[in-house]
Amino acid sequence: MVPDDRLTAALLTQPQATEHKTHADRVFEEIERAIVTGQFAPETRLGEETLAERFGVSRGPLREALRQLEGRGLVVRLPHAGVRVVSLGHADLIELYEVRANLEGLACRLAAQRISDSEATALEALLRQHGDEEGVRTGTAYFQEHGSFDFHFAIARLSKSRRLEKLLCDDLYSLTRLFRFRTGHKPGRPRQAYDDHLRICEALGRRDAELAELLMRRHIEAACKELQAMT
Amino acid sequence: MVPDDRLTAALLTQPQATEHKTHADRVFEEIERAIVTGQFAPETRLGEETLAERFGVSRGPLREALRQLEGRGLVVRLPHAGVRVVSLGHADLIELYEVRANLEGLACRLAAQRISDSEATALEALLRQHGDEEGVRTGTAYFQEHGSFDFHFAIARLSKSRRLEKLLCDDLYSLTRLFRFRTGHKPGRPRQAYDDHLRICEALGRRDAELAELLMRRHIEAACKELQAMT
DNA sequence: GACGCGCTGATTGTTGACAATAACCAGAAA
DNA sequence: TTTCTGGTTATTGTCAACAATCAGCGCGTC
Repeated sequence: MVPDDRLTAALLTQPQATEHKTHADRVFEEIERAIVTGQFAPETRLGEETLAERFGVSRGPLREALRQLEGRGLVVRLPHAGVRVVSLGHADLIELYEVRANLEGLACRLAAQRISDSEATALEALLRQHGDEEGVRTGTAYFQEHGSFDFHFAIARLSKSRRLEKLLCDDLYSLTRLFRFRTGHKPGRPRQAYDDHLRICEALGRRDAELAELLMRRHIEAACKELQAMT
Repeated sequence: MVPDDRLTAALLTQPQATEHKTHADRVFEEIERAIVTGQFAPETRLGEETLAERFGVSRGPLREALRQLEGRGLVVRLPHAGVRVVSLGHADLIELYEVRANLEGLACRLAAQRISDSEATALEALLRQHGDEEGVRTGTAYFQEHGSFDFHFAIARLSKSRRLEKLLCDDLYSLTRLFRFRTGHKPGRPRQAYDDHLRICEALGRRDAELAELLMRRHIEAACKELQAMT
């Protein structure tokens, strides 16, 4: 387990640019976390005065943070009426998954072309580790989801395309996490998803770009179809 | 020509949400335009005081606009050192085109599934109109480029996926336009690109989603390969 | 009773002044 | 000459007060 941790760490640690300094940046990250973790539920109105007091800053930097959050699609701002945490409808979620399916397919293709041996074994280790945890607590979807996100994050990074990684991690994954409870979990789904991950990892190990892309696309399209079935 | 204009107008007009009111929004749009049109060249430093005076606002709304521009990738901001117009390296451009190739492929597939008869004829008209202009001024790449962007915008809209359209138009096309001069234009390229567009339009008319996706992806990958050839 | 009107309260948008940080430059020491 | 150091200055980051806008509500009229 320990060597696994050492291996997988490199796949997940993010650069964390230049020790964020300004208040606006810090507040941005705090609100982002609060939204993604569900502390600020969708539709919640975010009053400036309240938030400013809560985070101990003035309204100036706070407004900058809100503008940045709007750019990431986590809040919607209607002029002179304040900002609210975004609320995605059914159609929006499907659109999100369609884009993800394509983009993560691309990430897989690129990753297959560029992955190193050590990275491949690290990814394998990540999956095994994740499988152990899942095995212990079958049923509790939390770790499954958590581990699943780790895997997708790793793929995004392994694509070694900064733009693609940024797009996936910053713009798409936050929203996916926010509305993960809306994607219905049929009984056998976690097991199936884990198997998908295993086969994607195998394809990457064999540097089969075309197969890896196809598997990833289908993996996400499956979740999308499940979504559509819920009407 | 006139009926063509009437037809094509619907493909290109954008909603233009709620008569932008706040100063920050207006300044955002103005700076965006200035950057995309090349008035503010890449690497140019954008001092807050100067810009504020130029656009007749205070530094407050201006900073909000800059944060928004950063979110769209048009400027880079390094804390305590100001913002500069983004400058994409060769590798960055290739990454951009890789993402575009996949995403516009998706847009084409969706468009083929959802396009109406009248929309199909309108797209055809747009291409014909564009072909006429190009025919008149063979060689001047400006109109070619301009028309080309119109076409890609239209496809993005015809995908009828709001998220995809937003992603393409807001985040990707601006950067593509900004660095269009960097993509070398081999002698026969404009003609080839126009033919590509024609064939994509045909595929859409036949509702051949798979073909339309493939053609669009190759169309953009061709530009990407040309880029890679320039080392 | 329903509709329109103006008032009031709260919230957002904006401003100019203040504090803090980092780049710049001059000068001295090695 | 090079390099380190210190102050200087321009620029960014932050704040609190002011102006503008919108939502809700009571009143009067039809």
